[in-house]
Amino acid sequence: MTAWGFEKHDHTHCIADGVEAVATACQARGLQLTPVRRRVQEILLSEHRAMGAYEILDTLRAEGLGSQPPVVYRALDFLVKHGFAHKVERLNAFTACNHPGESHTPAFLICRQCGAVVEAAAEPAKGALGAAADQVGFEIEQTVVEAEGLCPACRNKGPRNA
Amino acid sequence: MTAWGFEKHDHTHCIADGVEAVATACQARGLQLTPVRRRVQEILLSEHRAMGAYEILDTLRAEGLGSQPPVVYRALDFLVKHGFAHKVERLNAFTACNHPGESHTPAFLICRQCGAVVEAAAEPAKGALGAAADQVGFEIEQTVVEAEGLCPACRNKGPRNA
DNA sequence: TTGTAGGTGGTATAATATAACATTACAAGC
DNA sequence: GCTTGTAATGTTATATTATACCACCTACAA
Repeated sequence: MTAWGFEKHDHTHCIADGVEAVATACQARGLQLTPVRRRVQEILLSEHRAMGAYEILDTLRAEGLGSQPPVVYRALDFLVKHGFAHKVERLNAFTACNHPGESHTPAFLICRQCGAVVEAAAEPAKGALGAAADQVGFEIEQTVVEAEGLCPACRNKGPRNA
Repeated sequence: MTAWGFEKHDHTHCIADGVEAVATACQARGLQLTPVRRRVQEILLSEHRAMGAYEILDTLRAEGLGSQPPVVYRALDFLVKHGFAHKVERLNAFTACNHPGESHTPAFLICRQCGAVVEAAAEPAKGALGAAADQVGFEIEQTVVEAEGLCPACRNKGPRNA
């Protein structure tokens, strides 16, 4: 797959198309895309980076959609559970999924300079990790694959603290 | 590499040899293995699972080695920075390194049932993830690779909530 | 002897996350 | 219509993880 996200693109589509895709998937699967859930997904889609739960909560609060932590955590749980968003463990933060609905094993490229997060694909269970797991009889159910480094733009700006 | 850790083994060696290896590496590199640092490493080595910082702190506290969070976080920072321990992002917890001192990219197999954590090796930067990164010009500096699932023992006990 | 660097010990607080319980909305079945 | 079950919401309180910051101490070199 291509991790296209570092390039410039018409970002207005990202939000609209993203929410649209989630709405469609919800309808198909009989899931309720409630106002809070929809808004959280929009917020996540609005930037190609990972956002903390409390950062999202601030926005919801400003809009009167809920003011307490459980509100945002519940919405995030829903989105993550159904594959519409992912948690970036390294950052304890969340990001919208690139191809919502499709089952996949996400992997992330995280720029430590600008904070951009791009979803790539990796099938670690099929690579060296899967081999090691097989060898000892470990059954992999979920994987976390995250790479931290410098995105193309930040590399070009010169190594500030590389 | 072999992820041998799920099997039974003579565990007394794990602690002694582990601390020994760290002490040697510190001497070779001119690092100070102070009492707190040594004790934290021992505590991590004492179990093949990941331990939370506050869990470690409880032990230190009981032994009069320090009672405040910064004490344990400083020791963990030191150990992680120099490759003697790793942070398991998925669990926000820490575990001793299998081959301290050697530079390597750790990967973990985490049993969701019994909490066992075993370090394996993976070179994700060389696999699909590395390819995706190259493609977009992303420079990988560090990776997090963690798999969650069931260890052999827990698989045999029957799928309690699989 | 005076910096300076690294270590320690501590307070306070920030940031992330969940437990627990009351309330509301709505559809299914009587 | 009424009741019942389920899912979502609202809210309080608290748990868990992590860091900022300041004071002090020791070794060691300028």
